[in-house]
Amino acid sequence: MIKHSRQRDAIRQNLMGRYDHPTAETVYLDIKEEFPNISLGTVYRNLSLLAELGEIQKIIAINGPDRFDGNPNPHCHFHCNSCGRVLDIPFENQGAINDSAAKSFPGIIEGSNIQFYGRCSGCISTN
Amino acid sequence: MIKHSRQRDAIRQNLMGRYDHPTAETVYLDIKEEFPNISLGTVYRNLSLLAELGEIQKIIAINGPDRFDGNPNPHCHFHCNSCGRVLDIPFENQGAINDSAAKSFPGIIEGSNIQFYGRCSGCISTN
DNA sequence: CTGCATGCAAAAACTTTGCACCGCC
DNA sequence: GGCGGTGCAAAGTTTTTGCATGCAG
Repeated sequence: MIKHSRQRDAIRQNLMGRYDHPTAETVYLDIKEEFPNISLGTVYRNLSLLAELGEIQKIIAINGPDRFDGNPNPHCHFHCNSCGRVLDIPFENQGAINDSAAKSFPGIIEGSNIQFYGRCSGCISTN
Repeated sequence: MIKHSRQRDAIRQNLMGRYDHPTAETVYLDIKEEFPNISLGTVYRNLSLLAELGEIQKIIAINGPDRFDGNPNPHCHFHCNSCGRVLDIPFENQGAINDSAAKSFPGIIEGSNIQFYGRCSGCISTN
């Protein structure tokens, strides 16, 4: 049975209110202003729990620590090779892609993880 | 300048001859039969190098260590949530997906990483 | 009260790196 | 011979976990 906790609330709320896909460390430092005694372990525990519950998403990166997304709906991410930022990317047919892949695959496809990489607009203009 | 090395050859060859997407550790244990003195560090160094050179691919998993694929051509992978195996999955239109995503994205999309997850056929029949 | 959640710190899991020696070119 | 590669071990990075205490139900 899952009990309510202020720390988890704060973590959930922090993640819901931002769109920069922070790492556990970043969330930790942020929450620390409100809960100076919170520990990194608690942040990891709650991020894992919330991801399991489907309230948030865990984003895996090619390099560096995992990131988290307060938007639980399936969508894609773009990783900028230049600045390292992770951006949401509008992409409609994720379900269609799963179906398409399922046609020639002899197992059950439950979902997919689609990540794009390249250079974001900010890094292009800055050059 | 890159020099030839027997260890790198063995690593490349090991990876080319298998389709189970091993971890660095697995490759290490395998190569060890031929080169009892090879070190895990050397395996990591060469896997990274080969991936940079585009001769192999690094596959990142949601859980657990990275895996490597001797097939350098872009294709998708399926991660079985039950047995943990990583399988190749035939999927044609990866380029089309990149183009589709690029239409509404203000940056440069250089490539994509598409992973599916679910249960493989072996795990379905075993149940 | 009961037991899940927390804080703390230690440990685990995975990967990288410094250094002295080895072997390719 | 020069310099990149290796083996070894130590260290780095990220995440998990054991345990005593705290707090929600």
